[in-house]
Amino acid sequence: MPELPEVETVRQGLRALILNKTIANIDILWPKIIVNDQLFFKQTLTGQTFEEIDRRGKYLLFRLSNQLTLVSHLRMEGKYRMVPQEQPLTKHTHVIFNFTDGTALRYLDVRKFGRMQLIPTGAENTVSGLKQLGPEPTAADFKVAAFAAALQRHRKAIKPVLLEQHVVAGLGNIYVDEVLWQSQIHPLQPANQLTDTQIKALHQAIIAEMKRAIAAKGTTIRSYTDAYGASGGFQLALAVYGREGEPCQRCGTTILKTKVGQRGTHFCPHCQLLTTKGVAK
DNA sequence: GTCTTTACCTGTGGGC
DNA sequence: TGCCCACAGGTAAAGA
Repeated sequence: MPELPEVETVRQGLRALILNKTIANIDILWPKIIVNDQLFFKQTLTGQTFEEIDRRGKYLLFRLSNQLTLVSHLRMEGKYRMVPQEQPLTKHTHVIFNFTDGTALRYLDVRKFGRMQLIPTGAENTVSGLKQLGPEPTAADFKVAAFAAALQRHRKAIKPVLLEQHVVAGLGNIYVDEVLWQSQIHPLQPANQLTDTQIKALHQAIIAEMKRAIAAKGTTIRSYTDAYGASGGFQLALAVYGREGEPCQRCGTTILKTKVGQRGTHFCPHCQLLTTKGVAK
């Protein structure tokens, strides 16, 4: 399940593999992956060269010659694999970029949730999802005052607010559980009822956690691997995700698993209390 | 406008 | 062994 650190790891791996390669032709085996008209997608990309790969939140932005950008979202289980063109196709291969040098970039996705869309470079704001994306979760882009103001606009629980990507980009289910545990905030705490102290702690935790996870090359829970097929190393650093029934590392209380907004949610019922402006209920 | 629910998909694993 | 079903979760779209 790629979240921002996993997507960043994929970006770095792919940069080393496909920059300056030119597309000879494209095979589309599952058309729904492609948002554009299939024929347009193939014809427009043929002959183009990958010049750079950027990332915004969990979106990969492949910059091509001719002022084109291929926006790719891996959603749940999307992966890219670099292979020789003659290598037999494996199951779940949906899009193939064949290069002029005999290699190929293949997009694999067991659940077919991933999407690709070709746009003119600079028109990123025409992609729904990209245009509403909050700041990157870095000290440079993500400011505590703006964060506090954004939280004030939501009455619903903090967890789904963080998952929406509008307040801050890049967090998924795993890291939201982690940063809420770190900042000792209950996942059901209404976003507009966090204290200044809680907001500051959460803000710090988000920036620090994303930095640590990127340094560890992401988390491998079920199926995530980078462009070389390697696993990330961060799963060992998770304090609550997937640890229901185990003692909390801070207080020893048994970690619980519940559902919040249809999502599996892990938290410590002792450290993370529902509060009214900081006062435990 | 906000918030909730459902659809998209398939593999895995638990229960019987 | 085999069948059924809940579950995994990012995002868009539909519904309340």
